[in-house]
Amino acid sequence: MGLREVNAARTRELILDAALELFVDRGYDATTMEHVAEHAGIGTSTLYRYFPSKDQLVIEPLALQGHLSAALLARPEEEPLDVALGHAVISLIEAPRADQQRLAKIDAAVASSDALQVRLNEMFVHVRRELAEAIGARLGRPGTDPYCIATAGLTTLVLELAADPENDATIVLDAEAVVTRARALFRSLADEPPTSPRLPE
Amino acid sequence: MGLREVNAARTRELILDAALELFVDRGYDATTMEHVAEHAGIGTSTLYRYFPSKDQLVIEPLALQGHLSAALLARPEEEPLDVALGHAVISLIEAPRADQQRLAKIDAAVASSDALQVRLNEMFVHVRRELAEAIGARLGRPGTDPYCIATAGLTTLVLELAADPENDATIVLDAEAVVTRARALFRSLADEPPTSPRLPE
DNA sequence: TCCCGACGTGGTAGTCACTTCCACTTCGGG
DNA sequence: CCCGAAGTGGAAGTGACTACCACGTCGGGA
Repeated sequence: MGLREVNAARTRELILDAALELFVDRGYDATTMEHVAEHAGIGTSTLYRYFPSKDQLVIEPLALQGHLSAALLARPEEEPLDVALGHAVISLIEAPRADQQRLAKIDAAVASSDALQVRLNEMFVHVRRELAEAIGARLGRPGTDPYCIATAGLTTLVLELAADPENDATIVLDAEAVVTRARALFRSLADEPPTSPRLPE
Repeated sequence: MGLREVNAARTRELILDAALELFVDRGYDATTMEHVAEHAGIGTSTLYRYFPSKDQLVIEPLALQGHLSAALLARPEEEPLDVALGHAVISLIEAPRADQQRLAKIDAAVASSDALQVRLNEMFVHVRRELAEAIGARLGRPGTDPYCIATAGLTTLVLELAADPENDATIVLDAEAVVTRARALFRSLADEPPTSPRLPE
């Protein structure tokens, strides 16, 4: 690894530290990209070369994208899907993905901006799509298969419920209840008496 | 209703028609708010007074926000929750929410822009939150209750699966097809329940 | 009927995220 | 040590969105 790559990695960390410090200090929305660049001691165009958008300064160090699907694919083939998903979810939650201090700062940054919270939700949707793809790969089906999407949806739902400190995580531990509930719901929706949809023309 | 309100309503429709025409014609991203204002024959600041953001020009006429939760709340109290949810979903899918021509234009607009598709997902998350609140109200629990969130999540998941243009591009425009497809989907999911992660230990 | 206050309009100037372009510096292989 | 390649940062520009303000229009009361 040449000096260029080392410098790039150092600059990257430098930018992240500078950015998160400002975000915590004055809030995400009140911090401009010029502030970040100045505080990191670089030019704004260089900043944009490292992080193509402002929100990446928060999303990237979270290191969630791709990890759930990767964790699933890392499980042995012969493991039943639900068990493998369980391990994947747990490993993701337990993994000290980044040092705690940075995670705490990210938390504060997210709390300071509605736009960022929206951005986080968007990321969850992305993760769900990735996971659906991974499940599809495991089952030899397309990732757009409704079964794959539904399973991925349930799993990320569980993850969301577990990740939000606002909830008590009891429902997470009772995954069986979630499945039962889901099946009943789907069946009741399928059994609705046919009412005739009316379209003009 | 005074002349002012009549004019305001007319201007509103005028803007929407102008905007959607431009979006379909040259794409959402390539259309600036100035273009829209000029094409509607008004000033840009007036445009912003009617629609506080560009995406509202597409999101608002979709008229989805609030409708699912309203449909649930309209069901009789004594109906079991899952049955009530079934009715709510079906009624939402069946409702000819806006004239088909405008929906078709919206579809084309959304297809023309990644940013808009992201925005749509965001709206789905919003709908989910609203539904969780409505479920909570029905059960006498807070809307942040994990059970409410999980149920809302499952329901919007079903809605997304049925309506997602990725599954079948023509479905959005054809309510009858959506209902048929949704029923089949529900049935298959009930028969082959999605796997929820079974957590170790 | 006219008039005055309230409301709606649109223009100007500004902020900020983000892009493009270009001259300059630094790196590292030959 | 030198030259091409890669990285840097400044400048100028675009577009969404905001704040402000002078002007015109509406509609109730005199």
